[in-house]
Amino acid sequence: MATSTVENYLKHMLLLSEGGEELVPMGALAEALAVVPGTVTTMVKALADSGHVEHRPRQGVRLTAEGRRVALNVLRKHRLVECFLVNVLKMDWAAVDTEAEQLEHAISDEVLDRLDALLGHPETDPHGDPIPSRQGKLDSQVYATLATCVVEKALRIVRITDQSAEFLQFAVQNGLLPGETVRVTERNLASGLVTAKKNAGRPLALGLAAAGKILVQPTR
Amino acid sequence: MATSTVENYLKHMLLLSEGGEELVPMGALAEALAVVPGTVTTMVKALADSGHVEHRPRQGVRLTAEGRRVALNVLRKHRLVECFLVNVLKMDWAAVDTEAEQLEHAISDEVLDRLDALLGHPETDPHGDPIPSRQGKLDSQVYATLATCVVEKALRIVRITDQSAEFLQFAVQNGLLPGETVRVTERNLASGLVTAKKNAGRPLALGLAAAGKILVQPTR
DNA sequence: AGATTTATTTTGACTAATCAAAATCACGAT
DNA sequence: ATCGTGATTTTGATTAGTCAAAATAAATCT
Ligand SMILES: [Mn+2]
Ligand SMILES: [Mn+2]
Ligand SMILES: [Mn+2]
Ligand SMILES: [Mn+2]
Repeated sequence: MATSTVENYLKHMLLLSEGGEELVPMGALAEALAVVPGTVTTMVKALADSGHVEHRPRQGVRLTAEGRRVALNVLRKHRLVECFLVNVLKMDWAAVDTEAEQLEHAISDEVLDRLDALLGHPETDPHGDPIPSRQGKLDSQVYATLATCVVEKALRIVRITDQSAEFLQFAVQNGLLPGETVRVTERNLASGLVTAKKNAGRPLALGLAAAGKILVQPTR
Repeated sequence: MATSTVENYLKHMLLLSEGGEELVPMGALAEALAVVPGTVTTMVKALADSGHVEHRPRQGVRLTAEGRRVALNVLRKHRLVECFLVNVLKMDWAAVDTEAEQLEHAISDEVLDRLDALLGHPETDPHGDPIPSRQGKLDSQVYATLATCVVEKALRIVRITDQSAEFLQFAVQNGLLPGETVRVTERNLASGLVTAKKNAGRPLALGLAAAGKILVQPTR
């Protein structure tokens, strides 16, 4: 069995490669895992030996098919657990990521399957993040964001791509939840300012970086 | 935070001292944790330094108030998780101990509280084991067993004190579940044989050791 | 008491995961 | 072609947890 350290390394590689095949830079992995770069080098070499990754020295690292399989299973556990915590235990949207970070390593595949059934086989977690299927299929649809979408058009929020409690709290405070409808009324690239409006609400000002974390799609 | 290794050491000390104040022999702990005795000695010394236990060299080890507090919290998590797995996820009675062994270290106190509420504040787990209260109170009532109870009297099964899948499977196969009624029809100390009968069932033969794992109380 | 058995402790070694700091490499800019 | 910068790797050390096997202490048995 992979240790939870190994599971975290593989999961973060998957997230950092955006589901694709790109090489993940060692520094980015170190940042994501909150360890120093030298630690990542050591660990990645071990993971290469065990066949979970391919290491291109001085360039980066990429998951093998086997590494990807493990990573997808962990990610599936993480996101299904988040669903359970929010939908069944009614926990705070902004707090569940931290909880799931531990639980993803503690639940068996048997429990995973039963949780999935209990929840009615959801396709996304509470933040709109897609849940990998049991067979390891991960939706990789590309969405517009409040930083890139068309202006003055009603759009449906599909996903918030920042798991930090601070950002999620900000999002929920301003009703920026998956399923809600918003409209960007103004966007100034120079000043980096985006103004969004919910149907009947007052306008809300966002920075470009923050706006880029909110994924949207055409309504209906 | 205590590592899961530390949590396991403390939990098993609690279980081996039967809730009381007795010294737990190092060998018994080693056996329970499936490590060699030398490992226990080393670990117990560290736990003494951190104030979780009192170590009497060459005699054994005992929990301090703080160690007991931690142990009770872990035990509470273990048993509430078992309730969840059986009552909500409908998992196999005999399989949940293994699952809970991991989950007990991964769930936060917040999740614990919500699980407790979801389950309706149960007092025992699916095997009849008492669940420590949030305040750290653990029921220590002493029960008779099929090896010690009066003969020819209808008794209610309250608890099965063996978490192994093999024994639990045997128990469920023969309808020896908490809540069920049985009667010991015969007991021969010399041969070590106990014969029990469920209300309308055929007689069942048990060894004394096995009979001692089934706790009973007077009906109603 | 002296010898034997058994439990416990000690010692030395190993693995997994980590950090700090020095060394190395690759790349673009002079 | 050399330089400087930033990313990566290497080196040496640390911590938690473990085992094998030798040493020691306590209890038990002549
Ligand atoms: Mn994790
Ligand atoms: Mn999520
Ligand atoms: Mn455990
Ligand atoms: Mn139990």
